[in-house]
Amino acid sequence: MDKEKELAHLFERMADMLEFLGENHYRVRAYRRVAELLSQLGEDLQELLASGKLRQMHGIGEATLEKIEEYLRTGKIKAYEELKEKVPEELMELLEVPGLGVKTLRLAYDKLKVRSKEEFIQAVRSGRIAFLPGMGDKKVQKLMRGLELWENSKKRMSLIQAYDLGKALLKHFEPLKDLYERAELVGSLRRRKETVGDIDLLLSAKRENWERLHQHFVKSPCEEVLLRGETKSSLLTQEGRQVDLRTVEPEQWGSALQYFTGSKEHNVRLRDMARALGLKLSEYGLFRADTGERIGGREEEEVYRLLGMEWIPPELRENAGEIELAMAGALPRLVELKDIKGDFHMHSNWSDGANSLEEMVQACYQLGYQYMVIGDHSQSSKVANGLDPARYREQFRLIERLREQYEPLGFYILRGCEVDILPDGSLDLPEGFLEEFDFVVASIHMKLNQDNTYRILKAMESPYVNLIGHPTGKAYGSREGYPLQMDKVIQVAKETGTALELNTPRADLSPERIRKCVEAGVTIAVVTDAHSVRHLSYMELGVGLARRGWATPERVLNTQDIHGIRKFVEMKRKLLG
DNA sequence: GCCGTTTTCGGCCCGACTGTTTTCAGTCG
Repeated sequence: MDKEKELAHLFERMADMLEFLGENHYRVRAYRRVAELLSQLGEDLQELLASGKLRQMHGIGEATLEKIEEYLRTGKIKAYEELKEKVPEELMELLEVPGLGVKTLRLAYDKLKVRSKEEFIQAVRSGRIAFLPGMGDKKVQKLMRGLELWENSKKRMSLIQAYDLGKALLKHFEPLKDLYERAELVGSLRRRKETVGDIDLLLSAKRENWERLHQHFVKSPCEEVLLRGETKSSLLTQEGRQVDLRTVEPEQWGSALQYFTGSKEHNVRLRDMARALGLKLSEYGLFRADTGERIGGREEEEVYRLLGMEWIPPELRENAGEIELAMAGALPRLVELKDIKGDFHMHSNWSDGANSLEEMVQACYQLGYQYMVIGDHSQSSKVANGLDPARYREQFRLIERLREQYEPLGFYILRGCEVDILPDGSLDLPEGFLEEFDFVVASIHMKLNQDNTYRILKAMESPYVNLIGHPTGKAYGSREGYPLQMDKVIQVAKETGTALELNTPRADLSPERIRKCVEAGVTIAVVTDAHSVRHLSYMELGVGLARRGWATPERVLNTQDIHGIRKFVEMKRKLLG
């Protein structure tokens, strides 16, 4: 873990412990805010500190600065060490349990002398917890259930899982479309966060229809209905995922959409600003603080406008500088799905894909793309049925035939491959052969537990490698990623004219790293790494991930047309060939 | 603990739902 994330974790933990001790909750909130800021720092902490920029940040004061300096100097924070004397730290982990908060935890600590996670779990399972004041049968049941959920689903959904679940939910409401005006998946899914906790669906409808909508919702197949109210219902799917439905009046649509999209930090900041303007912002609208008069809220754009700023794309709403820019009218124009003209990384059943090359081509054409790169695995990927030069040549012949059919339609099929970067950094196919491809993706698939910077740098020195596949080795849910000196990778990518891949299913490049690439002027390619026709449609999510990294169309390779792509390839060959 | 086009002190976002509390506390987002 890098030191920024480590520190963020420490501040979060200190906030938990302070809250446990009954500290002023604004002080607690200040700590949480610092944790949030640190966790989404795009730059090196040491540099930010040295330049004085850290102190400038909204939410970083003297006391925090001292703690950060202390940590960077000594690797420890005295205040944290002292807190650990007073609070059993491991109890704080239990705050992740749904339905369990700091008050209950404190009660168990005081009255039941619970001092560890195990002891708390034991107290719940044995029923001893029921001796706490205000703890009835239902609350005990709820805690048991919460513990169970916490234990077997500590992990959040990947963005793709959330997207599929969300789409299914929207479909579930289609038969009732006369009962509501607008529907939108909100929360972190709308913000295209790499992982999603639960799915939130917002519907705007006349109040008289709410009852039927909620009824329809809680009647859908599920494990359990968690709550059922007039405006909000929640259920747990059979896979153990929480899904929420919110209904609002049509005139509240904009403010509700804004509110439920979050992030929390973005919203807190927005409400703060509203208050400074003598206004009050809630999910029900924007009001004058003094008279309570409602001045807006039907459209999301309107809410932002009345607060003195331009509309902010959901992917940017993290209170990471977007509010200041929106006030100045200086938000970047982010890449959009409609800018995307092709996909560079997909597999057919020639290697480990599920569909034939013909089917993949047909699907890409139907998506409205102008080009596609087929990128089957190379020979050393034995498990993936990788291709040797002879089979690639055979595939070339098939591509030739398909071209005759598609090129007259203005659709271009590029010969490509995903060539393995071997342990010594050399490539799995001879340079002379790589020259025959129109576009080459190079990726690491073995020796994933070491610093692989040197392999990537070496691969980029090849004049034929156009894109580094999943550069960080991270794969959501299965792999953390290998140690990598990203600054060096960015520098050499820029020097050699090599693009870096944003691999959608892996959520490989974090928003912070994308932002670094964008700022450094490195080209990003958004790819689906599709192993079937169905996966191709996840491009929308890849674009969302790119937007979270503030990617503009100029920085994204697939916004270029076929001529731009060919030029991109030629330039590198000229430069290094 | 942080912050200031009303403030260097006195504030700090807001509301729904559940459960057990007969008037509100805890949790969540």
